[in-house]
Amino acid sequence: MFAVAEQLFALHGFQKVSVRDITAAADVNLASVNYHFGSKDALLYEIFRRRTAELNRERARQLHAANERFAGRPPVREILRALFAPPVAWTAPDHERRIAMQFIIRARSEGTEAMREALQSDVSHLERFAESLLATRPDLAPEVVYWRIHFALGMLHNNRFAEFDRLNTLSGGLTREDDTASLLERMLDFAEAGFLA
Amino acid sequence: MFAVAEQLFALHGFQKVSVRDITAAADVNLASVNYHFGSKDALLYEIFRRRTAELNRERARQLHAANERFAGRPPVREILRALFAPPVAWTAPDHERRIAMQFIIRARSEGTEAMREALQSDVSHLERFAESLLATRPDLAPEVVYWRIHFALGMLHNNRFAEFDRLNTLSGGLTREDDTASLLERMLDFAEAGFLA
DNA sequence: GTCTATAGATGGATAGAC
DNA sequence: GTCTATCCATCTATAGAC
Repeated sequence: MFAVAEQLFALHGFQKVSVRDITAAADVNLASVNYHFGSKDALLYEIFRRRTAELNRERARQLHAANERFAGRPPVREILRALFAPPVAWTAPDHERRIAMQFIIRARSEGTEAMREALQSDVSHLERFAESLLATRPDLAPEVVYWRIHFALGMLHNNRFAEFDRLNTLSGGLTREDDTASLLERMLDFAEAGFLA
Repeated sequence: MFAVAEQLFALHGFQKVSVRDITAAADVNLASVNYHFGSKDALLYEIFRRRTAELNRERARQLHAANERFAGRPPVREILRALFAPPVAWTAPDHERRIAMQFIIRARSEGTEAMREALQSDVSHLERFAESLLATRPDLAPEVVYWRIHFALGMLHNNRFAEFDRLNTLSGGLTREDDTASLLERMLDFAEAGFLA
């Protein structure tokens, strides 16, 4: 049921999907959401919590690895790679977490009150990235670096199905988001240059 | 009522605001939304249509002016300025269109079916920008330029109240989004470098 | 633990008086 | 054109049988 709910929410939005939709699709009885999770919102929050934890664990792991490889002073591109690579990899058509990624992106704008609070107050996973990026540019005012983190995250959050489709319309079908390895490098080219400006 | 509905939708989301909320806040009777606009969705679409038209008209005007100033070949930064400046100006605390801007950003992820169709199919206002940007980089494969447009738009769409707050939490209060003139230049620094990479 | 039945609240839309 | 009263669909959540 967890997976069914995740998919429906990711594809159609949180408000549009009812407990009835979920239980019908999962072929279980209507009461089971409340029995196992307490409420619809609690189910939503549980999916959100589990997926973001998994994503940020992987990001932290890659940042740690970059630190090891570069004696604690990784270059901008490698820091950004640790930030971007997990969510971009998850958007691949055959990736197990493809749907989860769309769920997470959606949570950012349509999330429940609990999700919004968590997003607002818990920025601990970003702090390590901010530290590392600040260290690469001691010549800049810190606020400039923080703004650039905001811009880089914006690039990431825009990777929704609908936005890919829109870009495809604009480009006349030139842009193929299926090739996530290329997408990652394109994003890094753009964001790295932005940080080095 | 138009303005009241716009504000409620912008602040609380499209699904969470009911026709009852709107008519109560506007101090009119419950039936008036349906009488004047036909339905809740039609009201939403009318707000969306009017505001996006106004925004894109201003963008087109600024792009046209840049073309005049630079003999039809404006540099990257001036093209991006025409794209960014209107929406960024609208986010200023004292700007008349501050709420409208949040409405538009929200429409992108929470929009009704009609809005999604319009966003998907009508990219005509972006075509001029794409043409101009392609002309500045004939050395690049067109798809690379299109992807960079996608990234630049992502930077823009991330300028939601909640994201500003989150950035402020991360930066310990260093980032002041009220200064939209500075914000615009920061965005242009980042995006221009991304396009020149 | 599972399921049905239903409570209880809220939503968009409309009929019809004025 | 305005407003009240109301219809009817749909939702979350839960009581209670099994």
